[in-house]
This record gives sequence, structure tokens and C-alpha cells, in this order.
Amino acid sequence: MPTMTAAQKRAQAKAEYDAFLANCPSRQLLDRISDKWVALVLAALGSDCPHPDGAGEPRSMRYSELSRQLAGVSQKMLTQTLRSLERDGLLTRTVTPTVPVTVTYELTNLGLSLHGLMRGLKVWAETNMDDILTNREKYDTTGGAT
Amino acid sequence: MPTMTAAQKRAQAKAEYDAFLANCPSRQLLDRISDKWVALVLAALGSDCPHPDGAGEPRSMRYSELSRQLAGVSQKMLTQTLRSLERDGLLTRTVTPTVPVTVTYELTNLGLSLHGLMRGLKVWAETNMDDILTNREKYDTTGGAT
DNA sequence: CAGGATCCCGCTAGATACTG
DNA sequence: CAGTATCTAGCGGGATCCTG
Repeated sequence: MPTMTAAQKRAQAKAEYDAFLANCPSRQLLDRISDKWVALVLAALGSDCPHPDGAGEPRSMRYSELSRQLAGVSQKMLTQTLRSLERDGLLTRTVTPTVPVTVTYELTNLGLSLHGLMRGLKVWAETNMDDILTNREKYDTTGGAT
Repeated sequence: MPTMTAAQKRAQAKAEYDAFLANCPSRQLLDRISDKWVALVLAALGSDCPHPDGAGEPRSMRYSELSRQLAGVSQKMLTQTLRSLERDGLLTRTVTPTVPVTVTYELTNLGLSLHGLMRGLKVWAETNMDDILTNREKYDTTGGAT
């Protein structure tokens, strides 16, 4: 049926392009860090002083600590995020079989380096984001009417 | 009714946290660049040699050129992406009233600097992404079964 | 050629309830 | 305490049709 050949061609071209995108390392990285909670978990585990009592190893946090610090997160998303990060070797999950089971999370070197990268993003953002917001306002004011 | 006070408290806490997130510049930046097509438009406009014939100013591209180079994009998403980038002052939109109207897009300095940042991401990704993929496979193999 | 308007679908985040 | 399982609503995104 030559009727839909054109559509098929386009579908294939798109599929190939998608495959290209899927193979692009920067896209994979973006897909990873762009996740709302990934960024926050990284920040929580990589940042200093999540809790005031532990001065020695503050970057090791328990599940409930994380869920408290990240406030609005559902335990579904938190678990999901932690699992994917563990899967990628960005953090380690340690289960201690105490009476109520204890689970702690900690960044690996890879995770730490990613956290470092995120801070680079933060620097750029803090430097240029106000320019962007200004541009945005200007754009809305100028061309927004009617 | 004190019955739902707890729920209200949590809702408010979440709202505050969301507000905090919305104000965080790095989150805004992430929300911006994490967009699939934003990254690609930036790459297309910032990269060299999108088309082989124009050696002089390759970073100025027409709508149809972009839509061709980005393959799988729908014109809705392309337009939407371009508009938002223009709004943020990351690129300029130039309309030339020829017989069939001609529109060209070009990165601003801000857009170029963002593109530079993206290349930094790319470097990290290319350096570490294979480690991540290896970890991922290992994880799936080890803990995936039963 | 460049883009606006519209319909529609899939995915995913979130809430809820249950378990070891 | 630290999850898992299920259901649902919301919305991002694609396909299609139409205009200047």
C-alpha cells in the first residue's frame, strides 16, 4: 500500500533521530539531572550540614532524613529517585538490620563529581538568570498586549 | 475542624517548599535547558556547519532549516521552543518581509554562553556516562534477578 | 514559508492504602 | 522505619487542519 509510504518514511526518520538522541551522552545526562528530585537529593547529600549533630559524616543520610529535608516529595518519588541514582552508581544504599530496619544513603565519588557539576550550573544560573528574567518581562510587556 | 489540620499543615509546607524551588535559579535553569528541543536548538544554532553551502554565517538559520535539522520535531514544539528562547533573550527572531515571508533565528551572546555551558555538560557526560551505563548494567544483572 | 488553533493521547507525578 | 502496589488526574507533547 503506497498510500502511507510517506508517513512511514517520516516515522522511520523520526525513529532514527530519536535513537540518535537516545545515544547522545549529553542528552542522557540532561535527562538524569533535569529531574526535580535528583537535583535535590544530590544537593542534600552533597551539601554540608544536613543535621547539626553529626559533624563527622554528614553526607550519609537516612531515608526519613531525606524525606524530611526534601519536604514536598512523595515517598514514591523519593524511593524511585534513590533507586535510579543507586542504579547509576551515583550513591550507595546501605541497609543495617537493626530492629526497625535502618537504611542510609551516601554519594559515591561519581555522585560527588556530578554534584560539583551541578554547582557549576548554579553559578551560571545565579549569574545570568536575572538577565533572563528581565528579558522575559520586557518581552511580555512589549509584545504581550493585544 | 482540627481533623484536617495536619493535612493542611503538610499542604502548606509543600507549597512553601515548591515556592522555594521555583525561586531557585539553578532549578529555573534546569527547567529551561532540560527541555529536549531547547538543547537541540541551541546545539543547531551554536554548532558549526549546519548546512554545507553557507560558510559565512552558519549560526543564522531559518525556521524550515531548523525544522529539517531537528528531524523529529513537530512545528508546534519548534515554534514553542523558539518563542520561549526568544522571550528569554537567548536568541533573536528576524522577520524579513519577502514574498514568502522569511524568518531567521540567531543566538544572542546569552544564548551562546548557555551553549557553552551545555558543552561543559557534554564533556562531563562523555567522560562519565559510560561508567554510569556500566554501573547500570551491573546493577540490573546483580539485583535484577528474582 | 512560518505559524496559529485544536483535538487527543500517553506518561508520569502524586495521593492513598498496605507490608515486612 | 522503609519501603511496595495501585489508581487517578493533569499536562506535556504529537498529529492534523487552517491562515497570512
